[in-house]
Amino acid sequence: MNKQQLSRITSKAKDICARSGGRLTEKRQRVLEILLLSDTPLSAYELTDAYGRACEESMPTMSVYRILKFLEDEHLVHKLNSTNKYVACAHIARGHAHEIPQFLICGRCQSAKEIAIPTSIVDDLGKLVDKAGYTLMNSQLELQCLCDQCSVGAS
Amino acid sequence: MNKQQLSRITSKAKDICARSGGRLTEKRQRVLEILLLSDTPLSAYELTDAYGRACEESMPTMSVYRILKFLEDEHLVHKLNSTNKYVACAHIARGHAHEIPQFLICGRCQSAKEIAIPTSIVDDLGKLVDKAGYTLMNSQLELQCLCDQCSVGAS
DNA sequence: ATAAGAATGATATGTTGTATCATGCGCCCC
DNA sequence: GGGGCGCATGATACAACATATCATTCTTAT
Repeated sequence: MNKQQLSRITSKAKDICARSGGRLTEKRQRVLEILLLSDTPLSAYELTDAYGRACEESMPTMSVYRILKFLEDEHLVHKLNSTNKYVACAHIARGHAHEIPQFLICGRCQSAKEIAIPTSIVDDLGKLVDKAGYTLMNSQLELQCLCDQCSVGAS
Repeated sequence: MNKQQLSRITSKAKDICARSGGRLTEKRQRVLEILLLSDTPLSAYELTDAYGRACEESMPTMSVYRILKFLEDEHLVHKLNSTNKYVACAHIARGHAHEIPQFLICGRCQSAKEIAIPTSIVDDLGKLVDKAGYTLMNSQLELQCLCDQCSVGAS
């Protein structure tokens, strides 16, 4: 991601926050940028370290958690429950549809890709869930995968 | 679950362990029984407490984790990543097919139901994942739901 | 300017999980 | 049946993830 793309996204993120009455402060923006630039999801503590390295000043972990919560509430960041790590939303720049996020997580290089699941599959799942006597709520899927690069490398 | 059902399951579980060279010791069996009898998934620490109450003797949490690991390796217990809790496998008694477990988790009463996902849906997901440049590995789905009882009660 | 409210800092503590070394216990072989 | 091997468990320490709470600083509206 180049600088222009980054600033386009953060600008859009500012809009999103403003619309909901929040503010994308400098610290919040920096945390978001670190996640945007990271190849892999980061834990709150890894983010704390990364912030310290990137910004020449440290941030208490407590603040990182608070900022992550804010960013999650704004749908700018998602938490991966299967790994306790955080990723920037892949859809901030374009539309940012607030769909339920779905992730492919490479079990080898830890990269995570946010994808869209077709309505048809979600519907099928919903029907299945109904039959079992449950009602499907918003469900974030985290699918354990291998990315193509790791598939090749693992030969 | 009545006593007969329970003993049928634990007997089957003993077989499963024996076949893989493991042993379902008394403590392991008791942990499994607590999970089998629990209405909801339990954390390792809740399990420690439950063990203390049920057995008039305490078990170090470390042992609970070790026992859970053993039971997971034998596919007698599953871990829910979205809640960090553990459930007994629903398929011990019958066949115990080692399918990838899939769960419906009620966001209100925390009950969890283990279900089978039709091959067709899994295949559809697999194709989708392929298109995204990943290869689907064994993936345990944990779908956030409301159970029928809670749907009614929540009116 | 100042008061109100939002954001951040500092500190403590709770929850989940792993590492490691010591002890106990069953089982096999003789 | 004793001796020793290996698996199971206990005890202790600590690492990683997360929240609670009160204090301080910054923004913003009047």
